[in-house]
Amino acid sequence: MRIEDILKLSSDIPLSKSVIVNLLYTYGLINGELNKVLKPYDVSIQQFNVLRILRGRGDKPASLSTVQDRMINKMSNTTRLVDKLITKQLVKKETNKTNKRKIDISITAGGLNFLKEIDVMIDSKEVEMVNSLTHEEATELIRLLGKLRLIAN
Amino acid sequence: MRIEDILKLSSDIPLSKSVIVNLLYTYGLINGELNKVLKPYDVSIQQFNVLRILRGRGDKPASLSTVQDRMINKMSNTTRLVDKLITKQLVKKETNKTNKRKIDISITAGGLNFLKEIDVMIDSKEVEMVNSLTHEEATELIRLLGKLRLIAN
DNA sequence: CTACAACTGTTGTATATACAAATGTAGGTA
DNA sequence: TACCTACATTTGTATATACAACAGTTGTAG
Repeated sequence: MRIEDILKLSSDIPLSKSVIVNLLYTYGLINGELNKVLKPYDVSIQQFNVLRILRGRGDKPASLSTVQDRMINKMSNTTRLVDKLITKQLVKKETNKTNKRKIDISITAGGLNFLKEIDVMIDSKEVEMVNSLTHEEATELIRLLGKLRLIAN
Repeated sequence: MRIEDILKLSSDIPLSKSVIVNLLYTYGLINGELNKVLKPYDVSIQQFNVLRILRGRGDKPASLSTVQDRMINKMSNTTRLVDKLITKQLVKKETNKTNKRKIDISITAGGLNFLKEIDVMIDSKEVEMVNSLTHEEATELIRLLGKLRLIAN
């Protein structure tokens, strides 16, 4: 269904606005679906994202700024986000030995187990959501989003 | 640049995950750009969106649920959002004459002037952001996002 | 070796998002 | 009429986002 009809916009909005509105609206739906998957586990998408980043580092701990760099949505408060994960004992932190400004953040064994469980759910939800696209369409969508990012920076 | 490189993900993530991550990340950039445009005017994207919806109704006031239906990002707190706009005197509300459960929300003259000023800035930002795509690519992107929405519901 | 600027993270404040519970109103039915 | 259910909005609580101000640490230029 056209976004113009969903949101009851006038039918002759500029193409550029249509692209933007389509993107924002579709994001909302996808984000909502991912949230629904995570809800039962009591983690937000951002918390889940941080856990995956930390797992990806293996034994090497990450500083706060490293985590932030790799987050899908750059948020201004990785401090508080990490603190929530620490409360849940999924993550631990200590000040870096050689640079006291930095902190070493790493995932706990509990965090790894937790992730292993959720990962499957998220992966299958992602497959399900993208299923309406053919392989070629998915590849093309990725290309077009990449092109769109060129000027958005 | 590939999202896998930007976020330093492993290079062999499933296509479905790549689509989702591309979408989420690109959203973040676009959203950030729009925010930057609105910042000097001290309105959020959501507040701006509500103003546009109300203007689109002409003289016909909208109920809270009508506004919510037409918002790009369905948020759970249109009440508080509208209240902020009322504080700024850009919007006014009164209880509906024939159904006391409903409220009639409408944009003020001040709100209209305010919108007129900002609209130009947003429109040109949108054009600028989509400029990296050809007309055909933009159209295709819209089509693909529409297809993606099919299962996301 | 001191002073300063840059770096890294924390804290504060305001708004937005998500969801559930509460409040008040309307309309239908026994 | 009394009651019940659905409806429309409000309120409460927790988390996320955005951004600015603050604080401690480090490296380096003079």
